Amino acid sequence: MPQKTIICTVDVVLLCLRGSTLHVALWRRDRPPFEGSLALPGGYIHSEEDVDTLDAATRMLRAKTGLESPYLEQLGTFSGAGRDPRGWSISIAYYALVPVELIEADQAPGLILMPVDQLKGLPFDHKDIVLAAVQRLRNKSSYSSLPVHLCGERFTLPRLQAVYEAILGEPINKVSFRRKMDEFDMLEPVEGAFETGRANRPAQLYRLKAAYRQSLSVTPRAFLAGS
Amino acid sequence: MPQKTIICTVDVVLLCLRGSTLHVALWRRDRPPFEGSLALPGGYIHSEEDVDTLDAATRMLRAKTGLESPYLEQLGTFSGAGRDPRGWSISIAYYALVPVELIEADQAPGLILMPVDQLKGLPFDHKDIVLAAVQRLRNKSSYSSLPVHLCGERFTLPRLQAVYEAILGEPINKVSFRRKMDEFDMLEPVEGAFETGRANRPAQLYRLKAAYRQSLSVTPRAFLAGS
DNA sequence: ATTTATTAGTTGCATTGTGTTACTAAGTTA
DNA sequence: TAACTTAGTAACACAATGCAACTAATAAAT
Repeated sequence: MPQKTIICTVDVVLLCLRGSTLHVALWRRDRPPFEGSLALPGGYIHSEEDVDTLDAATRMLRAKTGLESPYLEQLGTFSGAGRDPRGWSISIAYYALVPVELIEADQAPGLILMPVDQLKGLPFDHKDIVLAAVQRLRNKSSYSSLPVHLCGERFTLPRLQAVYEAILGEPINKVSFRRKMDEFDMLEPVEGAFETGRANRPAQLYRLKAAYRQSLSVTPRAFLAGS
Repeated sequence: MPQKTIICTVDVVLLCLRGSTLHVALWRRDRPPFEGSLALPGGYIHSEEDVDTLDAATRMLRAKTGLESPYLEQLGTFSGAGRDPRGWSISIAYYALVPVELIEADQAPGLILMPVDQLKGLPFDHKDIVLAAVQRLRNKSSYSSLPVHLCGERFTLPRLQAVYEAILGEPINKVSFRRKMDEFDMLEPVEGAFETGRANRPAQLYRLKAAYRQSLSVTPRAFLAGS
């Protein structure tokens, strides 16, 4: 006796920072259930073409946004009888980080950005999934270099600090922050490139070192441990 | 058009520390595929009785080990066409931590403990899953109180330190370790209880404070952050 | 031109946290 | 009672972090 059929989908929480507010990208569902509602982009696995669920998430992201290789990581699997009106279901959720410009540069016409603190009326348990993604982002941001994936290709250190502060919701000491970024050793200054157009000293532009361009982030050495 | 049927199971990586070696609990499969092989305990979701996959994992653990409330956490979902001879499949994996005595006290007659560094011939991608669980345990142990769940109800600080060292694979400074445990503030001495039977000064026995008896662990304050 | 305002980036110091060494404590064994 | 062993603590050196005050470089105002 094999199993009863279980509804099994992959959903993607696409996060970006507009100004200093975290947003999720939602799209309008074009089929039941909840046809017409705003929800997380997602869908069924295509077992003929998807190598695995990561591949399925990548495919959905590409289809809805045109993005080729954003930061993308499995978030977790959400399950139960209450989340889908059709019955017991599971969703394998991923979360992605992208610079907001890539979404606003209408490569992604169908997507709507919503502040993650004002979600209401999302179908399924999509609100829980978004909140789990935000929590994961906040947690990882407190000790790693993850937030760089919310910046574009070139950015200044003050901007990156502002990104951290927006995510963590509290101010960070400037000197400590710069020391930490230096210690991560993942950034390099763009020779002779500065941020222009402001009424003050121009800030140096940085970019990720080549080794970190893909879905990577840096974590400092552990707390415990020692000789 | 709904989806093709996908094989969907829940598997549990039950870890414990025997001496100073991490072990996984395996059981002999009683049905195809791989009938008779040692594999992770797992099985199909019972969508009529399982509230969600965590509930399914709890049920499987209870059925195979009698354990009621060990530390249990979702590890991740593993998927693809290559992992099951029957076709494209997914497994939602959980990992659990228990004191080794609870397994050896033959409450769990069918289980066999294998050192996690000597796994071979496991079916499906169960070796990958175990290694992912071990990696997660090592990582979390480097900054949290997670390893207490591998100790019994009462334990000494030298024993707990040995547990950390076994997991992390390197020695820890005694003074720093005790300071950190003190900072976690999750342990309390058992009044007047000491470890006996050794040819030296007896060590104070500790237990988890009530608030931490369940599946919890303590994480210190973040790296970045500060006014 | 010169001054003012504003933000970038650095330097030095105070404070805190961590690792090391050496001690005292409390038991067993010879 | 002396020797041995491990538990637990104290004192100090050193490293990491946070803070405040500085210099640097630009645009805007005077």
